[in-house]
Amino acid sequence: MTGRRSRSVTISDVASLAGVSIATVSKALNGKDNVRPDTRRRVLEAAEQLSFRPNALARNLLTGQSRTVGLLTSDSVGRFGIPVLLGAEDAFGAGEMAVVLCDARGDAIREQHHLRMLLSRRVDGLIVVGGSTDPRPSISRELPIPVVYAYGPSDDPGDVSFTPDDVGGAVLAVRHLLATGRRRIAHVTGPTHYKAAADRAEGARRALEEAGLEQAGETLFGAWSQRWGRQAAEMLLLTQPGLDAVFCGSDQIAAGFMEIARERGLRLPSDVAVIGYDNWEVLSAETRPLLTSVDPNLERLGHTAAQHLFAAIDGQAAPGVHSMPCRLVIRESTAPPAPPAPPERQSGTFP
Amino acid sequence: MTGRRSRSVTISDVASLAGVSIATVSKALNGKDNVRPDTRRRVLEAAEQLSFRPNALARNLLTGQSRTVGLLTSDSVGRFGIPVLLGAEDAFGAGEMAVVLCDARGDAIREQHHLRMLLSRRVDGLIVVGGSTDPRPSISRELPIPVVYAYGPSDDPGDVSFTPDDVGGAVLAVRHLLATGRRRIAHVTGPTHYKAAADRAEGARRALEEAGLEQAGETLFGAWSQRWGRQAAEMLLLTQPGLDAVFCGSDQIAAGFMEIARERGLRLPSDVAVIGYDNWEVLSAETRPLLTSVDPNLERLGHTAAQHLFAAIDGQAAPGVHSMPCRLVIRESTAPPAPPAPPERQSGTFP
DNA sequence: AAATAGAAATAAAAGGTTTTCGGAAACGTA
DNA sequence: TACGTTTCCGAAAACCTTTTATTTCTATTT
Repeated sequence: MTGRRSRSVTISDVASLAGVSIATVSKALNGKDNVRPDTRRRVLEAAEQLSFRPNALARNLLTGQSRTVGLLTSDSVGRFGIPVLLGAEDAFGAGEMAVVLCDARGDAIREQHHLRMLLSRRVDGLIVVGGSTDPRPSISRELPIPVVYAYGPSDDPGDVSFTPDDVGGAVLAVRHLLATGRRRIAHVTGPTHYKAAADRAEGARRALEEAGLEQAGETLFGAWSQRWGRQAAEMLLLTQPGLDAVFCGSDQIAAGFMEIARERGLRLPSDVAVIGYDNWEVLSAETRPLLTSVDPNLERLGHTAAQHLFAAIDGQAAPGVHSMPCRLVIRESTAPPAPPAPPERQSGTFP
Repeated sequence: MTGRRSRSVTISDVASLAGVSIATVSKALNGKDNVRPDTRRRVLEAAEQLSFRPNALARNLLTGQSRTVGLLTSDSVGRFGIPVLLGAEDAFGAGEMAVVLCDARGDAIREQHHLRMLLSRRVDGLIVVGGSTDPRPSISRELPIPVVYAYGPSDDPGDVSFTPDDVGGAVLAVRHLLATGRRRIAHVTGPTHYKAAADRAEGARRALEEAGLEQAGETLFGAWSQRWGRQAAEMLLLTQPGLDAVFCGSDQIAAGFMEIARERGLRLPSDVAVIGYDNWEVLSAETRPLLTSVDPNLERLGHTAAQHLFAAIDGQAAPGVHSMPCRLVIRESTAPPAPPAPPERQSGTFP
């Protein structure tokens, strides 16, 4: 037996209890038109007493708007998807919008499936969250609703995309290193084929160029992992004797680098300054010393993406790829190399 | 101007194109009743040609089911919320269910607000995801729809809750340490007031008791952080000379412990074995040595919670708090202390 | 007192689908 | 032919709300 729900209370129940017509109830509840104050009070009391909730399905059917947006994450909702999602949810939260979440697990078929479902539910708009900053195929063609892309932009410049300005973020990082007196700066980052890796390397190059300096060694492309950070550290310490700073393409790489640097007896940040990327608190707030990192402001990105989706739903589109600025969060790992460096820890107190 | 959408194609458009009534179209499309094969073909062709998608709003209004479940996370969707969410989304994904996500940010007012919204949308059920394993106030009272609680159980035993069996997980961990020959085992974990911390400590106690052993020192309660792991390590190495294993209440604590242990020159796992908790891959797969850890199977937990919600929607409730078993993921950090321990790394190759 | 303007309340339509029930056609049997 | 059976299709109701057009009521003015 399919659990037959007890018919829920409708607007006509309220109407008959209050002794008025359903039209009057509707107007009284929605604060519309002209309805006498005491009538309104009577209606409100009746609605309260029956704990009446207007059936959103009926309203939506009538108005054609579902007051719902779909959030489509192509790659599994990960480190980057979450903050964007939170920002979007936050932007909508105040109103009456609902967010339905669909995770395609990187499967194009499943994405298509979810898309049909969302369309059939007549969602008012769509946010597509990429798993990386690499451009992804557009799905906006032939779609009757507005779409904004967050984190990973669409490959169609006619779409609306919001993506972090990784070049700018890297420039911020390297300029900061230069400002604190570092001169021999290396760069370790993720796999070559990631746009994020290429962009950050490009930003580092620009900042060094504008200071008239050479990068310490070629950019080391590898993985986003701590393990690669450790490997890269061993290579750098061997091949770059005068090294005084490293800009890492992720916090994980930075954490790995610092681990090895400490083991080798280098003092951080006196001997070598380190900057990470992503400002992933679980890492940047746990390393020794605490890690200076570029924060891509993902939550804000999600927030503005959602706001623009709102605007687009009302017909105000702003096509193009919008680069959102990053900010630098300065912690201990890039303090200037004070000449009389105090001992970093009292080593030797334990046997 | 409020972007007036071009009226979308309805079932009657299909009907007139196929030259039949709308009832026939409905039946043909839903594979219902008896409709002649070639009529069905004609209808399908017409629907395809117009790329007709049935308006779910209308269907839902009629059937009273919205084919939607709400996912209410009290505390911000965090480390633990995500896998549960993925599991749930996965369980529904195959069908036509949609998941609307609501994050109350730990604010009871906002939770109430979201709840009204979900009720007004006539969701078929609700999954409440807690931010910790501590019981939370029930919201099922007076609710016309089924609710299941995931991760953090409800404080009402009449509700349906799924929560990881932390006592059992801790037993697994300590038994494994005992099986690999460890005898002096310490336990470091999170804040006292967390049920998770208390449960894991209790599990450790039981496993030691059944082996007739004493725990090495009192359980050290602190924080879930890496930093606390480091502090605890310094204390333990000072006060527990014969220590040969540590069971940590989180992977972060374990990572911190291992960091200090390495610095002090201890060989891992030969001298001291380490076990973490949560099996958080970002950590457990990056430590040196790789970290053995208790995996609370959160994705599976979310999956079964969703399945049970399905069952509850169909009237098959299974009230009570269901403890879901954890599993132990064995990696390098608990290898038995082989008597002729090979040197762990070639130290000294670098200047 | 009658006329009228304005306010307040109601009746009815609309929105798109599913489902029930009745009708029609086709076919076989007496 | 008359009748029963099967097969297929269509008319119409139902779901619940908002909105438009219309009616009823109240108060003001002539």
